[in-house]
Amino acid sequence: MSRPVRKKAARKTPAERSAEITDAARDVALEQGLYAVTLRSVAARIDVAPALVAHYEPNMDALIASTFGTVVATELAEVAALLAPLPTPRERLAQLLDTLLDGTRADVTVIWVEAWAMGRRNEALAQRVRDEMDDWHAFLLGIVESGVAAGEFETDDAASVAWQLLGMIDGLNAHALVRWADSSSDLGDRGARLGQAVEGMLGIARGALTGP
Amino acid sequence: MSRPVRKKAARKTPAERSAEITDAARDVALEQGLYAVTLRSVAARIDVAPALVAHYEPNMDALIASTFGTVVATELAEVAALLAPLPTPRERLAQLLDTLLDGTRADVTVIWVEAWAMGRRNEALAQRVRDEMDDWHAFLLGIVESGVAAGEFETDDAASVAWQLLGMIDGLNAHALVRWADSSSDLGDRGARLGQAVEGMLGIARGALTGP
DNA sequence: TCTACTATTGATCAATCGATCAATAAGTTG
DNA sequence: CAACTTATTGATCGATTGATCAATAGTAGA
Repeated sequence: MSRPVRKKAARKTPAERSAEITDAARDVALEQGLYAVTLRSVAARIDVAPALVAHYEPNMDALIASTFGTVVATELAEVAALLAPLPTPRERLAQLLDTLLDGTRADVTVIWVEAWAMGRRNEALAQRVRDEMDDWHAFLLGIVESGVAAGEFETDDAASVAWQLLGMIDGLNAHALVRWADSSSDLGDRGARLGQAVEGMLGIARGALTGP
Repeated sequence: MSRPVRKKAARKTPAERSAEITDAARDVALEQGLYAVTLRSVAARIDVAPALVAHYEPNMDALIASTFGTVVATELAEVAALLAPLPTPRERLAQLLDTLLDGTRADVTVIWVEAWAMGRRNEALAQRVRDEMDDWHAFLLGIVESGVAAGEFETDDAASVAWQLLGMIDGLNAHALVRWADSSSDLGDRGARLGQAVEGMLGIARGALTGP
């Protein structure tokens, strides 16, 4: 005979409560994926009535879209911060591949994959996905172009190369999502192997990226 | 006042009806994705009561898993048949990249992406996904190894290269899913650009794959 | 202290989903 | 033609989902 333990949620500032809901949605997404971000799951996580979440958000499609956006934007900011101190484009690129393919961010990968699927039925989300992809592309493009300018890389179409890089990274991560426990896919070696492909794309000598 | 037009479905052989259901599920998946494969959508497509579909399938998770399997296995068979007549591994690889990246199979790409996401909540599907990935990997591995044997390719880890190839293809296709109307991603050029990366991975001279 | 505002809730709806089961009717067999 | 098998159905259940709305109860300002 256990009744719901919640009596009544403490009254908070709209700004506070809104942030709380946003954070809860992000946590649910990171832990269980975008499909688990529901009116009730978000409400339960902050011990509040489902109607309150609905009160603060225009609709669930919007909350899911914004949740995707903040998670992915945060990821990009983290990676950018990680690469910033590195002196050369070559080192930044090597570090980028390393950190994105080490399996540490599987929770974010799930969100990407789910977003590609969900985007077909959630236009707000689809738009956010395109926006975040553009941001990531711009980031990669910056690295590639600075490398070309420094004479480290060689390509006649940096923008296209940047898209290819992004596609490779996402594809390999999506695969790892399903086969993470598989030794034959050689998780530890993914970065190095992709490095060889990238060396090919950028006209770098073999090992220049994966080596020291 | 339009009542349902269906009076009573013609009685059919279990084998016939079962095949009909299987086909309907496949069609729904190709047209609207795996998430649209529901008891009712499949039943409606062949003008039959939802309970009949439930009668023929153990449960929807199983039907979705087997639907994924047949769609993807068919795709592999088609591609294999397309490459079979080509004389050299280099030509087969070039053709493979070409046909898989020309945007013709977006419907199958949707199914792949949805399967990666759904697999986390549908163990039967997850197993099928791994199986089909293994089949694709084996297929690519065959091409790579024959190329190495013929002296056209050069690598010390063909299995790993095959996984990388698969990951790249899937990632680029997933991206195209969201940005199909985008000219900046240069759909037509995807194959050629990936070709350069692959040339790098396999130690082929630039242009040997993308050229004539 | 009293009043106005509004954050919060419970109740409730309509959709959609997978699943079960007794009843019906179409064939098949003897 | 009668008896039997079984393909097919309608009805229905329980879960989930997003969403709405009148009622309630903190809180700030007059």
